Amino acid sequence: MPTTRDLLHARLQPAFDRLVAGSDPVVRPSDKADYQSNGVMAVAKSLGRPPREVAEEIVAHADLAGLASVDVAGPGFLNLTLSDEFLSSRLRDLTTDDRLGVARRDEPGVVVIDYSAPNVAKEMHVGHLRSTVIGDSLSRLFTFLGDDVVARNHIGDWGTPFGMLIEHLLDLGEDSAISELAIGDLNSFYKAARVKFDEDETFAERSRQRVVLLQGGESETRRLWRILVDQSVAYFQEVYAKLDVLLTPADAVGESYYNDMLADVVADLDAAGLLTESDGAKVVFPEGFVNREGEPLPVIVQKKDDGFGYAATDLAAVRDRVVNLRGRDLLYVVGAPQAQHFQMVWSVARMAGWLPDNVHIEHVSFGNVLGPDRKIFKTRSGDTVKLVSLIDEAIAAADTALRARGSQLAEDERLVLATQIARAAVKYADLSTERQRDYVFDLERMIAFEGDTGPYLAYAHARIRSIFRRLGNEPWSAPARLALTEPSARQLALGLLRFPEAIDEFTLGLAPHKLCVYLFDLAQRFTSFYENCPVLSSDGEVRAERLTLCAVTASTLSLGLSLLGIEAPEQM
RNA sequence: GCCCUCGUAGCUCAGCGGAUAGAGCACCGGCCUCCGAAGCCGGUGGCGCAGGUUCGAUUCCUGCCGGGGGCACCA
Repeated sequence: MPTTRDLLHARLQPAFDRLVAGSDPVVRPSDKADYQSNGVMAVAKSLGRPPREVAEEIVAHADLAGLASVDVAGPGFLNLTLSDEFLSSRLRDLTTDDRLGVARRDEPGVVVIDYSAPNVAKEMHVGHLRSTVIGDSLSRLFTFLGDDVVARNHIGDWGTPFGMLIEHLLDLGEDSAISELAIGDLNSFYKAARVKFDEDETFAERSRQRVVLLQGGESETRRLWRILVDQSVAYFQEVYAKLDVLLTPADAVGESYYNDMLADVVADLDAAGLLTESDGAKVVFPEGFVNREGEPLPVIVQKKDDGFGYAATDLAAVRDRVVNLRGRDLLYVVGAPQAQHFQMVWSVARMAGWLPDNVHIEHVSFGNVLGPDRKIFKTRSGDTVKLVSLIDEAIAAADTALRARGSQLAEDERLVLATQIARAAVKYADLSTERQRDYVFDLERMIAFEGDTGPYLAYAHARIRSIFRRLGNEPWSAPARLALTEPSARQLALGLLRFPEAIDEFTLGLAPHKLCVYLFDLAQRFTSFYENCPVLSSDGEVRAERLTLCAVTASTLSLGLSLLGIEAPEQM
């Protein structure tokens, strides 16, 4: 089903083409009318004719019958007002459409989304929050659109630190090491290994030898390494469960997965004549990148010690995702500091012919999470904030808020609700800001039940659902025709019809905040309607119409929030 | 030094080349014998600076200022 905006555009297009072929009607939502077309002035300019005269001519030739009325305003805007018939029939359609007007992909494709990416034997911290939450939301969105989503949790499960981690594991004894890791005490494990490595030369030497054994594939070493990885992945899974994120252990396809492909990456780059030796390292120089001295900047695929750089891994991953996974879209939900690295690696991939033009590859970068001091979010003591403690604090705050308003729920039920509210708060705060911007982590603000917050939206939904609880078993159905005479009801209906457009914007811009902005606006339209239009005390057609608006609003909020990874409880 | 990114109301944020730049929080003033006031209605208050492109610039381009980040073997 095309969006309202698309329909208007399509109906206006012939009248624009008639004057200037290929000109754009530029249809936008409007605060002057329902929609407006801004394309007239440009057409008039290129024809050298007065804009209002051109506007009148376009109006005369545009077939908007049954869809909208139009009038010319200002210097040549076309103000479009949707017809009552159209609003009514569209809204009726929505009552029986569980996609709420959002079209399924005509041609589904594979969307590979790289996100979260914690490190083995290291705590997940606030730095993983945005990647995890944004990636999860994109996963849900593309799945909903009908694409085949492949999540790639590119965990850090390889490299020199594993020498010391394995040696530390042996020192502790497997059993006690496993139990330490199982309780999620990853930081102290890593730090203890690090301290020994720095202070104990014998240990450091053992660690270096262990790295050699690991890279050589020695079976006992590999078994020990596997323990570290499995324990960590199990721990990550607890964090994902707490956050209600869809990632599974099967998605944890980390750096080590590409090990066997790295030699081929180097050999193939060499065969293609792209490889250069520079300072002992094997590198490729993509065009357009220079260092501080203005000299060409290389992508290092193999270091002078023969180890592979992470660029080699990323090149192998691009190849794997193009050739084996057949990805149409390759998305990397990774922090902004990696921007240049990706540009360089992809540039090399294109030079090597591994990245065809029909594959859409994009770095879905994002800004930092800041503390109250507007610096990178840290604890008072300067440590990074553990992701679990961040969520736990949010849950505690939500629980306090629930108790403060005299929640009648039993302790365990209240805790479930507090957890849902906490997730809604943290995720919405993260997703509702334009991705590239930094944002300040302010628990008090995000957990608030008033204002532009996750809890507010969840509440708006719960409040509507309560209407239907009060309705009990009383049967009702959408009227054949909705009058929408009350302005606030009409505004709400208009908002409901816009849902597919919000999804379009979300998808096109990989911009969850577009959906957030839409949902908050919708919730405000609803409360305004609810204030002006009593539902349960009305009757007949009016009551049926109002119930219809309530039902579709609740569905839209619920579906919209679900695409953000946020639950909408029936009751709060 | 070069490159990327951000700069909108006191604070937190929207604004897809178009009309008087919109919300939320805070503040001020109205609304609860009435479906959940976690709300509604109204008010105060703003595009970092300077050029340019355009019929029209918060939006695009250039320069400057300010914050953050990156710039060869840790990923």
